[in-house]
Amino acid sequence: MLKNKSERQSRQEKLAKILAENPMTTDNELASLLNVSISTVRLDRALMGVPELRERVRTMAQDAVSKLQSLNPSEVIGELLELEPDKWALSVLRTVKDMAFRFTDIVSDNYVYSQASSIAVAAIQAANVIIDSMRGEYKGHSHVGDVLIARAKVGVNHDGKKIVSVRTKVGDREIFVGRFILEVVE
Amino acid sequence: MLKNKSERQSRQEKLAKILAENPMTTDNELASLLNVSISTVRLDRALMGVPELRERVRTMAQDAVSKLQSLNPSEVIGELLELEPDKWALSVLRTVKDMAFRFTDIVSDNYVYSQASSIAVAAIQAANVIIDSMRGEYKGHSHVGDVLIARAKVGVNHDGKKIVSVRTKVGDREIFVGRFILEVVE
DNA sequence: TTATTTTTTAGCACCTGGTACTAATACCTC
DNA sequence: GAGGTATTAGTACCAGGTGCTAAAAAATAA
Repeated sequence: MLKNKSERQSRQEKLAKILAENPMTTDNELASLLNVSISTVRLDRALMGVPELRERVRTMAQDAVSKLQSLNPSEVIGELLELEPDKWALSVLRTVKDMAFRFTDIVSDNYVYSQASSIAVAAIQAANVIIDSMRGEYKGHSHVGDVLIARAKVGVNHDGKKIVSVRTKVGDREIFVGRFILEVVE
Repeated sequence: MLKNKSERQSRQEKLAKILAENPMTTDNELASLLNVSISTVRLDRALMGVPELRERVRTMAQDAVSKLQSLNPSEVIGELLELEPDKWALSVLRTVKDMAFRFTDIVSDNYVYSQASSIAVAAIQAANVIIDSMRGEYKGHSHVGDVLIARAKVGVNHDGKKIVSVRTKVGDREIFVGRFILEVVE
C-alpha cells in the first residue's frame, strides 16, 4: 500500500511535469509515456483536477494572447491615460513578473524605456514620428508589482524637431528621467 | 445572381472579420451571427480555407507561445554571438514584423534600445548590473527583416561605474549609437 | 492462506465541434 | 419552365474527451 501510494504519486508528478513541458499532450500519449492505460491517466487527471487537452490548449491560447497584448510594446507600452496632443501625456504601466530582470524582481530597464519612448511618441500629434535621439537617467529601480506612471511634456520646436521630456515615477519615487528629440516625417 | 454572389462575398468577409476579432467562435455561433445555417458556414469556411475552431485555437496557442518566447526581452534581446567579459560583446537581432512600429515596416525604437541595453549589461561580468544612465542617438531606421548587429565596448571605470558604448548597424549603415553608464551592485 | 481493500483497467453511452459526403430545396436568370 | 447556383438538411464518421459501471489485478491486513 505504501509502495502503491508512492507509485501513484510519482506517476502523477511525472504527469504534471510532462504537461508543464508540453500541455498539448493527449491522454493517449500520456498513457504510453507513463506505461499505464488511458483509464488510469484519466483517473489521475480527474484526481488532480487537470483539465482535458482542449481546455488546456484553450486557456493557453487565451493566456498567451492576453500576455502578448499587455507585453507587446509595438504600440504604446502601458496604458495611455490622458493625452493633450503636442502638450502632454500620461501613461500607467502595471509591472508583472515577466518584466523582471534575470532572476530578480527588479523591472527590466527596457520596459521603463519602452513606456517612456512610447508616451513620448504618443504625445506628438502626427502619424509618423521617429526618435532622433534621447538621453535618459535611471534614478532607481522599480520592482515587480510597481505601477509606473510616466508623464511626458512636449517642449519647444527646434528645427522642426520636438523635444519631449518624460518622467517616470513609482508613487513619489522618481525612477527615470528622459529627454527625447523627435522628428516628424511623412 | 449578381446579388447572390455579392451576398455570399460580403458574408464571407463578415465571417473573416468575426474570426479576426475572435478566433474562438464556433460554427454554431457564426451561423447565428450571420443568420445562415451551419451548413452554409461550413461551406463558406471550406471555400475560404479557414480551418476549424480547434485548429485555430491550437495554432493561436502555438503562435502566441513562440512569439512570447522570442519576444520576451527579459534576458538578452538578440542573440549574443561573442563576448569578452568587461571588454566587448556582439549581438545579432533578426527583426520580424511584430517588431514594426504601428502599421509601418520600420522597426520600433524600443527593440533597438533593448538590444543595445541588453548587450551593454551582458558585456559586464557581474551578476547584478543596473543602468545608471544612458544617452543614445538614432542615426536612421531599420526595416522589418533587417538584421541588427550591435557591438558593445566596455570603457573605463569611473567611480566604480562602467561606461559601455554600443553601436548598432544594419550592414554598413549605422542605426544607433548609445553610451550606457552601468553600476555593479550586490 | 484467505479476506479485504485499493488500484488499475475495460467497456459503454454520451458530448462537442467538427469532416466529408449526398440529396433536397430555394432562388435567380434566361 | 429549364438550368444553374446557393443554401440547407441529413447521414456516417472522427478525435478527444466525460461519466459511469464493473471486472480484474495487486497490495495489505487478519
